[in-house]
Amino acid sequence: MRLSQLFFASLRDDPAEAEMPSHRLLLRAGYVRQLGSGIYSLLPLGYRATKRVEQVIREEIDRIGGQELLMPVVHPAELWKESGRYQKIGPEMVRFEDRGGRDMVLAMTHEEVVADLVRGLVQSYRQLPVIVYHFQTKFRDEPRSRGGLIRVREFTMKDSYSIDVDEAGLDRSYRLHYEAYERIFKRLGLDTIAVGADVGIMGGSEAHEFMVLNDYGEDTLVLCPSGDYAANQQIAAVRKPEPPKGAPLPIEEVATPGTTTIATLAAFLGVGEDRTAKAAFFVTGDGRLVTAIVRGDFDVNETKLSNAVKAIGGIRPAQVDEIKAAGMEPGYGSPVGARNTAVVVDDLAAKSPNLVAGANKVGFHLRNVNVGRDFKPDIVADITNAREGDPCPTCGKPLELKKGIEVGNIFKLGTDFTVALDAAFLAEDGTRVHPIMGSYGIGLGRNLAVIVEAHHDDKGIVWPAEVAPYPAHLVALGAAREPRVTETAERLHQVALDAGREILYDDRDESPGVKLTDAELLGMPTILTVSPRSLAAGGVEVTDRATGERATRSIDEVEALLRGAERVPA
RNA sequence: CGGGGUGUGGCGUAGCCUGGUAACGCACGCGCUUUGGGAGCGCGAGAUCGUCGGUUCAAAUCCGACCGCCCCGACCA
Repeated sequence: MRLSQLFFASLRDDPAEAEMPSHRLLLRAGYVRQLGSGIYSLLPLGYRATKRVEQVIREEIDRIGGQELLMPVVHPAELWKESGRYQKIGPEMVRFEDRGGRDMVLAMTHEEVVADLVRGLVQSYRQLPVIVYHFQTKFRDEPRSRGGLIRVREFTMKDSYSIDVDEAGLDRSYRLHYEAYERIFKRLGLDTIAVGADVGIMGGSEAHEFMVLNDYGEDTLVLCPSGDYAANQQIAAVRKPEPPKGAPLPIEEVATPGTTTIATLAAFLGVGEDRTAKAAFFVTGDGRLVTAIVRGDFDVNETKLSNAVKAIGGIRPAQVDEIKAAGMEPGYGSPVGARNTAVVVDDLAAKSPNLVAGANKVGFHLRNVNVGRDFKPDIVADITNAREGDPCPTCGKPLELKKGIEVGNIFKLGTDFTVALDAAFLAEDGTRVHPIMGSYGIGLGRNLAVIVEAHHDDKGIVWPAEVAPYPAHLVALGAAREPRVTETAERLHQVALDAGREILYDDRDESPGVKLTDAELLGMPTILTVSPRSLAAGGVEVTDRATGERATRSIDEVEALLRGAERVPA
């Protein structure tokens, strides 16, 4: 590909809106352009790189028996009403009517369509198991996109789906995907950590997320340094400290002016934060007020809390008037004397005697509050966040918290979708059985960005050979002084074309500085420089983009490499 | 949705406070020179100053509303 003809432009200055290195570099090097918030065009270079990512995924999913197909982006809303998600999912799903007034949606994912296909196609256990997958556009109207391609609203995802006759089959499909993902991310040059994860709106019984550590990450990972525990903080369980012993003492009210936070309260009373009870208030999607009680030295984990109360449509922080309506006082709140609220108490707080809790009166707290005696919890469950340094649930070593970006996930879905759509087959014994599904996603654009996050330097992108849009970047310098430069460069370009290994050829009439800087910015694994100097030295200068190592090779050698090797070694 | 910021040629910005009809660098076109690290000189094209409304003799500049984009939070498969 001649750079003079390529539909792209490199930018000398960093675009003002880009903060993450991947965002900055992909814009500057002309791989992507933004169309709107969370909506991007892939330019030819970006599209080529994306297709290479896609091909790696395709090969590995094919290898575990996946069959590629293509499902639509526009779905009849009926299907989503059948599964119940039409009601369950909020405004992140785009809904509209077609000209006939029929409700339609834009696909956020494709479980419904797969279940519908199974309903029509699978009649017998003999047809299973099956793994199908596709690369297709998803639209999720995120409340806030960010970080360039990291979190967008429209994106292409590889999503595969397993359909099995029983749990053992699902376990096998799940493991196959787990292993395929490990191979995929390794080939993409990504160091991933598989962490246990929340199942979210997908339902189901088990899920893992493949995470790449990154300071811009949106997820917090709870990791044991010895490697025997890794979980998303949303679900991470830790060994909690032993509650102090002590017989319940009589409850008493104390004046605690101006102590609306645990820190100020503990300081005012001269007690540890672990002797206090923290109340946090939430409202479920179906309108229930939930009062969460944790010990003052812990924070509420909203995912765990939402799961504990089986909230429909998740939970959100409650408004002040909603809290007051239940007879509680924000800043001085506790369930003592409260009404019309579900009370969820963390298991540790439930076992800790004589806590300081709010008196539901501005400026007052209660000493010696005891869960069970002074108020009745509706639910006792683990609803706290793992903290840095908490003991590993497996080995007891101090846990670390790190930020990560999710590059892929795998879910055991179970039979929720096949039951909801009544997709069933006849088993060997003649009974009608609903198959068990799994769902497995990888976002292409996000992976592209994360690869750049992991593979760049101060000069630009450094593509791993497996995903580089072109294997080499040919630069012709000083052509005006030496006609053999152009002749040689043209011939090398043609040799590569003829071999079906097209390279990027900078045939522009630009200064050496511009060409060399662009070559480094664009990030092809190998830079081939042809110039009067290189010809005098015996041929072509071959530079390894990653290491910076240079060597002069004869023209014949370089031609041979272009014909054969995917990557021309320095 | 809450908080903060921002919007001036393709990109990065100045000008706004103190109103007088748009500037600089890069990029772009043409010519000459130059050619191993973002070249030089000359000529040139390119902007409804986010939108609408208001104040004023006069608005990029002051006021209001709205919109877009970015960051933090909420949210998130």
